[in-house]
Amino acid sequence: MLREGVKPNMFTYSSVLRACDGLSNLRQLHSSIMKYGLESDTFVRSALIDIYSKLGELQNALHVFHEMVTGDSVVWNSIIGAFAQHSDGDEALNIYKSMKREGFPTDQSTLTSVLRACTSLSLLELGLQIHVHVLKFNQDLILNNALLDMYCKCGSLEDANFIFSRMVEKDVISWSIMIAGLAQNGFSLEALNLFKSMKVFGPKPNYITILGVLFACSHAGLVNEGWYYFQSMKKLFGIDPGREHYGCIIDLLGRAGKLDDAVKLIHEMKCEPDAVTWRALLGACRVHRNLDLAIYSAKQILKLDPEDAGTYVLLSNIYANSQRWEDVAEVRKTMRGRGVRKEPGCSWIEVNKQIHAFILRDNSHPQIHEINRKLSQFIHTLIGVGYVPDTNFVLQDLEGEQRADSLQYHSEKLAIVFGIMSISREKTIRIWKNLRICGDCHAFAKLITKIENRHIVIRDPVRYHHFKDGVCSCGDYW
DNA sequence: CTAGGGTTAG
Repeated sequence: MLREGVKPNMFTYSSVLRACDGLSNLRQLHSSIMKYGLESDTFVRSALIDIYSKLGELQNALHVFHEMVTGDSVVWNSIIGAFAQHSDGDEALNIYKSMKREGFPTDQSTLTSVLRACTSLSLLELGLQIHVHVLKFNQDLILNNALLDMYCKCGSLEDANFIFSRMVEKDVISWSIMIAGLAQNGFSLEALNLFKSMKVFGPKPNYITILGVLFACSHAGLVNEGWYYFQSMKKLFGIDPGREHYGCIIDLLGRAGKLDDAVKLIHEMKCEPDAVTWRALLGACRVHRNLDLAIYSAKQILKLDPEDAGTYVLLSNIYANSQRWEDVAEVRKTMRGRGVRKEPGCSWIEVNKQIHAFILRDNSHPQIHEINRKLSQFIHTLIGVGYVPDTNFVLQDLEGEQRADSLQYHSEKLAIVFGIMSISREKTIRIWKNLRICGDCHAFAKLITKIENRHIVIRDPVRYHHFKDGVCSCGDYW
């Protein structure tokens, strides 16, 4: 077209941009758009933002956005969607606020991205407010899916079940969200029952649906059922097991103590095992105290992911527990040499629309003294009813948090105590954290729900724990 | 009578 001297217009570019497959490609297109003076067209602009975002170039996307003189809702939606999809919920919400301030109307697409931002930040309160706006629109499948996912990820299964039952149209994504959501929140049997009704009433399951099903089996310890689905997924649903399915099954076998079978399966995998695969095995080694295999798995992880701080810490603790001090020193040296630092444990809780963060060894919270005093009282009371601070794990300090001297100050304990102090009794205390919960905090949370008669939900990077009446929805299996 | 934005796992 250019060779023949035909001048491209905005229609041309908004179509061609969608076919763009790389950054150098895109830069060329962008500069010729500027040359023809077409960058002010809203269609071209939203396409540019979209493509920069798909290539992970968020700063460039933002740059295009900020040069906007005349815009429309779609351009705003593009930039909000870009940040929401790249897990920068904060920025997505900030831009959403500006959009409203400047008087642009909100539509289904805007709300979908805003809900996704709420999901990644675990902002249930804001999500509930957005839900009110959702009701102004006719039922919209994608928007409902985002709402459903928000409730699942924020640990509010009552709301999720309600939305799911009321959706007039459900696709494979709706079913997959609900199945995985139930499984992650500890309702494995409900997840499997839902999958059974999906087979009768719903669409054909896909790759991700099966992952949710295997996840449910693994977290409920249903070895036979999980193994059956894994073995027959190709025949029943026409889906070849991928790396993630193997990961779930290795987790399933490993948790059940079948470490040899798990190792055997890793060697039989059709795709190359990755760090996630080995981490599943390592988790099982930790639970079942298999030191040699733990060391082996940790080394495999570090080959594939040399920056994984948690694995270094774990490996060095494994050596320490076997009095292999030279190996301990070696691991610490490698870690320092590669500039890897362990992430401190951090927990967040939303109180009166304010996020409060508790970071290990950080005392900047204004009420930290009161919280610590209260925490000591609780620990004292709990010891009276049989709580034993668990400072004696064989493989301690999994993520840099589980040290005996700091056990009391684990961020989730502080967040729980703060929640009890500041959230009214009938409301659920909801906490989310960056690392997995440790055995001691888990025991602490269970007992405190009993003596205080509270409901606590803790979301960690992998799953959710619903504590009530002294028990946890995970059945102490995580 | 040719263009644009939104949802699931890891």
